[in-house]
Amino acid sequence: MAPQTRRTSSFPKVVIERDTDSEESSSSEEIDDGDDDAVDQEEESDEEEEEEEVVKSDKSKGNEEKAKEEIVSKKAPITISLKKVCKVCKRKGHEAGFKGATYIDCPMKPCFLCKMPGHTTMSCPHRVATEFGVVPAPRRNAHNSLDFVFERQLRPHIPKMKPAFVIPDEVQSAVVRYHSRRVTCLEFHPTKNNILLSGDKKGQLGVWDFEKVYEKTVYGDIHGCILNNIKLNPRNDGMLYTASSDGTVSYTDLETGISLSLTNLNPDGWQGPNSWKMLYGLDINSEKGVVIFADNFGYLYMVDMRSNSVMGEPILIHKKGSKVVGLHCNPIQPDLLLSCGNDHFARIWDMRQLKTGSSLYDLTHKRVVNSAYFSPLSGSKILTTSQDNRIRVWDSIFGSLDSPSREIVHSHDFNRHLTAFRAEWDPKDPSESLVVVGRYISENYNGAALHPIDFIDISTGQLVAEVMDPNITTISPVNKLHPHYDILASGSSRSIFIWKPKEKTEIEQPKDERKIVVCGKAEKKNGKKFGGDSDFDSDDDTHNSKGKNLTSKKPYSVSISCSTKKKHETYESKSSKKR
DNA sequence: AGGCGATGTTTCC
DNA sequence: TGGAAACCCTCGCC
Repeated sequence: MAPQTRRTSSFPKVVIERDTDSEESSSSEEIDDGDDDAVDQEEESDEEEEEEEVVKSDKSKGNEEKAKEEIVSKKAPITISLKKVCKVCKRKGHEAGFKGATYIDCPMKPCFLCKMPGHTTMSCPHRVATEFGVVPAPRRNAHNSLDFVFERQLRPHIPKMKPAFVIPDEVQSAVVRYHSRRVTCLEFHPTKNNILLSGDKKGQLGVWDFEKVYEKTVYGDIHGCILNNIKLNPRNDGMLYTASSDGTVSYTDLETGISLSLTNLNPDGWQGPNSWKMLYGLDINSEKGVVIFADNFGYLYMVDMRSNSVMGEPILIHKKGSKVVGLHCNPIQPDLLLSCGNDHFARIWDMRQLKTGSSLYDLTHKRVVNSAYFSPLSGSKILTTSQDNRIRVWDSIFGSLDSPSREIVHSHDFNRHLTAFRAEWDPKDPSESLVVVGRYISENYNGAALHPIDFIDISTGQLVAEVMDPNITTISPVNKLHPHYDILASGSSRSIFIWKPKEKTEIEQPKDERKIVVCGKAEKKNGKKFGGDSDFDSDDDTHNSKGKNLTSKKPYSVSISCSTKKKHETYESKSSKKR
């Protein structure tokens, strides 16, 4: 399906549309009408209490939206049913939850998207336009030594032109239920362009050739629990490093799956949660020949790539006892390291003088920072994803690192059942402005609640595209763009998808059916979804039993994989046993 | 097929 | 500081 851009109405229109918002929800209800008699809208009027409270909570809100929110607050909260009790706030008179494929927020809660009180997601201006509230960056005015480094060494790498974005918007191939637990990380092989590596919550490592769709392996004996990060060895791309919540870093041969444990931070086994170390961030500094990784107590470790031995003492780089979530080495300046953590900071370090408290910059966030990445080409910008539902861009050259140059509200809440969302750069975009990130909240797409993957232009805050597939009903928190081709890999629940740009011309291209492999309990016959237990070779859409056709595409070709790898028990071998 | 519950999480008190 | 609550647009399993 083509990338869908959201309604492009500008903000003032939103105020007016507040009325239409309720129309919107009721219109989606119209669709549902057939089966949802219970809810036949008695528009309730006995909601004075709630209404008052909405007005109260209104007082605490911020700034520019006042006018708008006043309008909003005069209206009654969205009211669904009289008898029902809201599962969120336990009050009567309204009910939060899905109404058909549209989710109705509890009006007593702050907006689920921007976290401001006084309105719900439905009427949030950020929902209508991602660029809402994105203001021009403050110009830099401070100059210190780091600024000088950036100016001298990074600025020449900044490209001038901004090309048209190419969006991979159609599922080209997939392995459905590839992993036995949800996917936690993805990494394209840097030189073997068809190889995608994936990690899951169980610690398994997937190696998949997505062009020869059936060539896939899962190594299950490398880690004991969550595989948090994969990095290929730039000096030997047949070998990869992985960091896991089991407290080990492994060095694994891609072909054989034979791995060497470089370090085990829990040599005495499980002694309780206060001592169990987990490794999240991992990166390789090729110039310095070190693998760096960090644990959930705030410490950074280094391993010498030649001797595979730990170097020196661990260094406290984030608040003691707090998790270091991510690490990234600057692609241009090998001395610069970026870290982010649960202490709400992303920090820039000089590798030459790495010691506690010596960070060059501390980038403050309101909540936990899920990820922080230098821009891939110039290394001069920083992209962070924070649990306050905001993507931030920090520009070391055109802005100041004292405050973000962009703050884009985007739905990527923390949820214990989901891998943390991470906004990722497009490594091919010479303008370093295209970013991909999965979306938490769903959109009612022809009667189905889908969670798109968003492409955002961080130079404007605009949503360039939102891609989705009617068969993918699960959230896709893990996304990676290919380093050389217009390919997106997304991880959603246990499945992995490869997206490519849709053919522009409808000319006779032999309608190459998309290649989908189904693993796991594919023998079930009752579902139609990619993410759930199903095979989906029939096309008639029973997605939400509303009789609406979600897609006019031809049936997918589905094949059940029975391939097994002898040496290592793979997931599909397990499932084929069951068969 | 509906409901239960897992969850090495984060926040708040 | 440690323990409990979180109310959430999950997902897989019984």
